Amino acid sequence: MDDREESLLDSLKAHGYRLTKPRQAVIRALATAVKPMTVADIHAEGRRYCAELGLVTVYRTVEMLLALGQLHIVHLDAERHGYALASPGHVHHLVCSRCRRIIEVTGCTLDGFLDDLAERTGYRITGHRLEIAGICPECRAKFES
Amino acid sequence: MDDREESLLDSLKAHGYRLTKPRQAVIRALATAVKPMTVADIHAEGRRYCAELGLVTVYRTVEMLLALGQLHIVHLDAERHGYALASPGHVHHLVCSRCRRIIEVTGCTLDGFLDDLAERTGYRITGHRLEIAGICPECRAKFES
DNA sequence: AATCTAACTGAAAAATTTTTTCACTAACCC
DNA sequence: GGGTTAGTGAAAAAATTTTTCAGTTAGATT
Ligand SMILES: [Zn+2]
Ligand SMILES: [Zn+2]
Ligand SMILES: [Zn+2]
Ligand SMILES: [Zn+2]
Repeated sequence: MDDREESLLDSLKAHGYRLTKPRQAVIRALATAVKPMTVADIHAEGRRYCAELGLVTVYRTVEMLLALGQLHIVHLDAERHGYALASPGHVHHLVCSRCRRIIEVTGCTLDGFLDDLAERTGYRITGHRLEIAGICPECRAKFES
Repeated sequence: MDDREESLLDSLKAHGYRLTKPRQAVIRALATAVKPMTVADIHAEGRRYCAELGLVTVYRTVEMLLALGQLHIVHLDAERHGYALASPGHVHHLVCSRCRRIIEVTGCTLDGFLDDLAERTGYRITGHRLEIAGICPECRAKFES
């Protein structure tokens, strides 16, 4: 079990949730993923750790982790989205358009821009979502010759 | 008919699409909207302009406008999304969390950050999605006393 | 203006995705 | 170990999206 997985389990406990086997399976599926996971992905992968894992529990656990801020939605193509674990605090994600390999991005530099924007528009800015698309080094090596 | 609506119709023609009444109804619904529109929103609003407008045509027209780059997906809360017309070129959207009033944002300043990111990660950066949430001036006046 | 024809349409059906319900199970506190 | 109650999976229901298809209409051609 890696650090992230362990800290997630701690976080559940701290919020009064029970550490059930199905939940642990969902968390392990997410913790070992290298790409954004759809609900179906999580279900399929999670069954490796808990054979009876139901789809409903995947939905419920995802919702719980989102509420705890531990999971981020990552938008894939036009309509589909997946989920990726995220470190606490302000992070974004960079996803390979070819293989979906995902990495977390810290050090967002949007503050100045958003301050300006607030002044120009009169909106009070309360948050933002940034997702970055690219081609990972492995895919560049394979496909950009 | 406003400029944006007219240029959209021109764009359709230029791409060899027919200017049918149902399509015009969808486009007008989008052109007059002040918030991101879901498929159901577009359908309901579009029927004001074409009473027989079918839901299927809304789906098809939305897909078409997305492919033409004239329409952007805007993610609302966790799972839902809507559509908003977007000017050609690189723009983002700022949405009021309370009333959903949406405005287009130009002058994205992410280039330097993304260049750095490319260098740090080895990814070739190919695009990004930025959505900004806030409270519009009207809602601030009403609810922030 | 009448005619032609393929692009386009809406309704219905089918497929897919998500939520609700409910009787049963197991995690955790004692 | 035993009790309690949050949590579970299966099934049903609801909601959303896609496919199919016979009929319609926009726009080109006379
Ligand atoms: Zn890749
Ligand atoms: Zn940021
Ligand atoms: Zn507002
Ligand atoms: Zn940008």
